[in-house]
Amino acid sequence: MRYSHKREAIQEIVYGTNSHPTADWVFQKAKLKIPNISLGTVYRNLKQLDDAQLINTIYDGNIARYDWNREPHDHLKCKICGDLIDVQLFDDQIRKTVKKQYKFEPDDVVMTIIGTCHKHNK
Amino acid sequence: MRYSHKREAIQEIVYGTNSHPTADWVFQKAKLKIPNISLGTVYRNLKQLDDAQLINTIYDGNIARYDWNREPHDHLKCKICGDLIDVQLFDDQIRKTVKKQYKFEPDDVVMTIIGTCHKHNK
DNA sequence: ACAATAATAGGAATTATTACTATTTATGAT
DNA sequence: ATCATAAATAGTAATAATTCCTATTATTGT
Repeated sequence: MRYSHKREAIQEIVYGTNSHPTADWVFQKAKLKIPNISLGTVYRNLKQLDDAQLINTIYDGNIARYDWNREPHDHLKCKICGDLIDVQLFDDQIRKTVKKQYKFEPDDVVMTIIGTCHKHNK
Repeated sequence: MRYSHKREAIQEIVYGTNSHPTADWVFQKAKLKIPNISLGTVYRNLKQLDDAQLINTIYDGNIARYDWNREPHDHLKCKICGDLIDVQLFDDQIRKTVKKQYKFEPDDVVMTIIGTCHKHNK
């Protein structure tokens, strides 16, 4: 993968937020620095960064979001404010179980818990 | 929700498979019985059936699939053959943990383990 | 400095899904 | 059974997210 100014900028944008941004959000941010960047470039580079394991892609319903956090982790999704919160749950235990009980060789555990976050407690 | 011949057929199709079908797959099956059914009708009825808790909607990457199995359960997704396999994992334990540790009120645990299923063992 | 080729802009194409509207159909009251 | 009403539908247009295409531009090894 050859160096590119734009890919570097895109990576910096993803690394600079905890908000699990969408491709379009990254595009809007990127345009502030590089006005003539195109959405296709953002998509292509996000894909390349994911392939190179420099970022992670997560699916939130039917929209892709991008995450600098490459440690295995899970997400809490608040149905009220839409926030995605990083958490660490039982992934190891789950991997062991599916391997033993279902003879399934796990690569990746993708878990999202949908509910109401602490901000909305009465 | 008023009775409809087409909704009944759509429900039967979803109830008649373990393959977690997409809207388009359901549409193709439905056309065999009801040649003039339209894709919009399939989408609308799948949504209504989901709202009425008669089926479940699950997201596989960025495509919606439909499932007659309304018991809380998780999925193993084989990266080789694409199969989605129903499993029962630690949802209760997970719910308790996020409630305690993160003050998060869980509605739903959505978990998919990506990997290689037993069919592809050497 | 130059050649090879990866990366890009800009727009067209694709895919999944939802929205719109005139027509049809189910259902409850007469 | 007939009728009125409102839900359901077909067919198509619209939208949203993403990928593809092509002529041009930029990076990198020589």
